[in-house]
Amino acid sequence: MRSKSKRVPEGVVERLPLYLDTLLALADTRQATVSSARLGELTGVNPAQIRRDLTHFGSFGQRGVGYDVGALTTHIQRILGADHANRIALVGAGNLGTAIANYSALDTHGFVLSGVFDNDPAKVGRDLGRLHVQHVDQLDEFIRSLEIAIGIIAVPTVAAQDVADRLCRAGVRCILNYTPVSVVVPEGVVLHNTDPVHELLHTLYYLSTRGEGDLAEG
Amino acid sequence: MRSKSKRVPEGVVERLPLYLDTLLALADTRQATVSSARLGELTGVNPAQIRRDLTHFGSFGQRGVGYDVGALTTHIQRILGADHANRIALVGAGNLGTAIANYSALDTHGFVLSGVFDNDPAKVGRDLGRLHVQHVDQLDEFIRSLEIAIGIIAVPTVAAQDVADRLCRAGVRCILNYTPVSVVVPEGVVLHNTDPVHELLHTLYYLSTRGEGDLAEG
DNA sequence: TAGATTGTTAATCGATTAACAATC
DNA sequence: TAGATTGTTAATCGATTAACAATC
Repeated sequence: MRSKSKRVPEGVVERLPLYLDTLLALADTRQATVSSARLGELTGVNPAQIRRDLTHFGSFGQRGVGYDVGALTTHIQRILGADHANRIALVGAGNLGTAIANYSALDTHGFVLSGVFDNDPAKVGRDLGRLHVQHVDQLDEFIRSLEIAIGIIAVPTVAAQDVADRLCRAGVRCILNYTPVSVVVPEGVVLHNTDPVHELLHTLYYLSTRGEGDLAEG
Repeated sequence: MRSKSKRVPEGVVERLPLYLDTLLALADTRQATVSSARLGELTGVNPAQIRRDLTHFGSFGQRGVGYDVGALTTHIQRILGADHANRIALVGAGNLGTAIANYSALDTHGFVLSGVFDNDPAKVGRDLGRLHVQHVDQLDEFIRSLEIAIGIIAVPTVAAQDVADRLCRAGVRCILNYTPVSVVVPEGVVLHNTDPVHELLHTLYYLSTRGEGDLAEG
């Protein structure tokens, strides 16, 4: 997937989804090509950095012309692994889980919510979008049989580590954790924690010290 | 608030909430002091970096002893602006809004959810925790009269920019945006976007390329 | 005093940006 | 050909880490 194998900096990988969304928006407006300068305007990223970032994976542009919007879109999707369906198992069918299940932006990037699980008998069997909520005891078999690689944790804090363990044991390789506790996962499993409170505390700092205005983040 | 005014790097500010949570956990276990080495173990941050980070704001430790857990906790809370109540207005009383409203971790850091708003007549007037859902037309007056500085956007994507405009007009200085569109805010308003899809795409990369295992994030 | 650990300086490392030759 | 814009090298900038003198 990577033409030049070097180990790509974290920052580069964080910017790729931003480029991707911008390219998709450009395609909507029927732009055939885009320069790094224009892409820089739209994303707020320095044009030189955009070109440098892409260099990590190959050369996708044409000197004097720019980048083909469609082609670059495809390339970035391939780099990220978003060029094919990625099935997701969601654990937790409460308010947060329901919000995630109804999140239409998932589809546009090839993510397919394939199963929703809960341990609450009152929730098991209920409909959530086009899915039925299954009991969490069926999680292991479900993940194995469908070879699901991505799990999302949207359960109460106390259950987070148990769910993480189950997901990892079943063979999931990537976990998004929406509880405020940082769960422990075995080596090789990619973990991403999202904690609203950390985000609030972080922005709070800039509020009190009048740091230089905007900080826009993904 | 800052002893040495230099302009504190983004990374430092991002780590402060991590230190804070770790210190609070240490206080629970009745640890009176902690060394940068121990704090490094617990947070996964290099001890030298922890000491360097704190230097930006003053010197809080004692050579040969370490840091007083309680005192350092207070200092970091003061630095972040979490040493006093911070009132929040939440817009959107759907599943996501309800999940946020029920999020107990908010309280432990001094955040006070003061108002919940929606434009759906079916939701207005209903109870959400200890609050009543108010109509979004009352948002402006509410924010002004209570001098609320923080707004959270948890509405459908199409309404995001409108809500952001209302919040900014009413005088909010910090916005957490949970929709996948990046809203535009005037200079001086701190904006933080949280998009599950970007986070998924980002982690997806490490999944397909077998980047070196864990990446643990706040 | 001896041991521990900070605060800080200096060294290293990496990431961002500027500049420009290659080339469409 | 002239103008534009890439890919890439070199320069700058900033952040991380190591080392150590200060000092509890």
